[in-house]
Amino acid sequence: MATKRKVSNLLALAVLSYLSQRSMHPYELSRTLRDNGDDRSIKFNHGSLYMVVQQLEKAGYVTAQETNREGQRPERTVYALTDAGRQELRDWLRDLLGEPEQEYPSFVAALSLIGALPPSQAVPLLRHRLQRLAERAAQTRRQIETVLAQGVPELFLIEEQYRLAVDEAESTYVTSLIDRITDPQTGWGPMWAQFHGETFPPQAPPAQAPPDPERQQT
Amino acid sequence: MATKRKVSNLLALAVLSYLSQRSMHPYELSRTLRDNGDDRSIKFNHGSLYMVVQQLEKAGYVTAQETNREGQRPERTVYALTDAGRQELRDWLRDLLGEPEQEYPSFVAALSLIGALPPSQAVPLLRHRLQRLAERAAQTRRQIETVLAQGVPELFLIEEQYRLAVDEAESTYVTSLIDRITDPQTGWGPMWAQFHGETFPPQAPPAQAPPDPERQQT
DNA sequence: GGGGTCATGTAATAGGTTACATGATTCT
DNA sequence: AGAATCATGTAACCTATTACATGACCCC
Repeated sequence: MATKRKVSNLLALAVLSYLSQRSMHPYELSRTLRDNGDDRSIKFNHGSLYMVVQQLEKAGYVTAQETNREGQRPERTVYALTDAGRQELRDWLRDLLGEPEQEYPSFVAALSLIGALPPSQAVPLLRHRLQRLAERAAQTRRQIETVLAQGVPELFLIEEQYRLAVDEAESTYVTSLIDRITDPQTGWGPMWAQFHGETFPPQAPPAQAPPDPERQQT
Repeated sequence: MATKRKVSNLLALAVLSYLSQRSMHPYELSRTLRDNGDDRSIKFNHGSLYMVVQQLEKAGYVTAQETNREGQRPERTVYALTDAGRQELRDWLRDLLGEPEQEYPSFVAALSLIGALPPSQAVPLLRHRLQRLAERAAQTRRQIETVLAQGVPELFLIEEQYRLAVDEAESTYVTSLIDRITDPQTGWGPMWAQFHGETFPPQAPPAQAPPDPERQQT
């Protein structure tokens, strides 16, 4: 159902949205998206943008309006939204807002396979993640502050706030997970470690620094 | 940094993980992944699996061990994990657990562009999403219960619990968002509606049923 | 014993990312 | 005036998804 759209890349949604305000040429779109920080919410890369615009044109959602050339630069084709495009924009947005999608964040995959590491490694990694999450949250908060200070209405920052909320929930969860692994009475550590031929908590404290790709298991 | 791996599809991580327990042929992998419900955590599809196995072989992480044929069925090639593969599995997992990735869920994109809809449409959609989230959560809880009842250790369900926690945070956030839009004193509704040439709350109550792709804005 | 569905894999297509190319502008 | 960076786009390459193919097994 969700893949039935003629153009599925979310970048296209942003393009439709900007074109609904005024016609632009691809480079201008590119520039505007970056300047507005949309690249924090939508995966963006230069090459894909041109592709997406082509796809939109083929699908009849946008149409080349004029090609003008300025000096000796390459021609810039200005695209305008069509009625079908306006319709698609609304319909797509409604769909995304109203219906939660099944998504596949990499942390979920990692959690589902965490058993492949011994708990002596998993726990420090989770602690490290907590730190990183905290750093990221702090940065997002500063980001929000500065943008608000520039007078942008809060309505345009809700996606950042949402991210904050989700990251916070993740932190809470990871904290509780660490507890359930390490609790001296009921923790999963020992059973889990045994499966790897280890003990938990480990006798010799394991290395603390987390991502050390070279370290070998003994 | 994150795209530096020779094989980046997360399905490959699951393959490495299963092969670390015993050698299998692709179809067996496919079957095992489905049976263990890994397809809820990792995007899975038949075709991709074969591709991923090829990629892993090319990268030297797995190696064809034997090809046996049973009756007149096509040959099945059994793959085994190599040392490099075992190393990659550990390294990759460590990375995923320890470092939060920047990801792009579609709801974030939708939130960032929500202004393109008038609040009279956005609010019912958000309410509808809340319902769906609740349904999904209920189903996940049942799922967890039945699997636990089959004696599977809780450790193998943490990714479901994580999903629950995140969904719950999303629900909370969406609820608060609705409030901030509709609050009679300080809500963003009126300002936002005005931008669309409407009023908020709307005079004639807008249709309630959310995803109705055919309805036109008046 | 013929019609579905399972088992197993390959090939064609579409989608997305990276790399490349080239004139213009700006800086020193 | 040469170096660096911006502006703008195309092409080549990977990855992923869909569609196709075919023998085996199971049902009535």
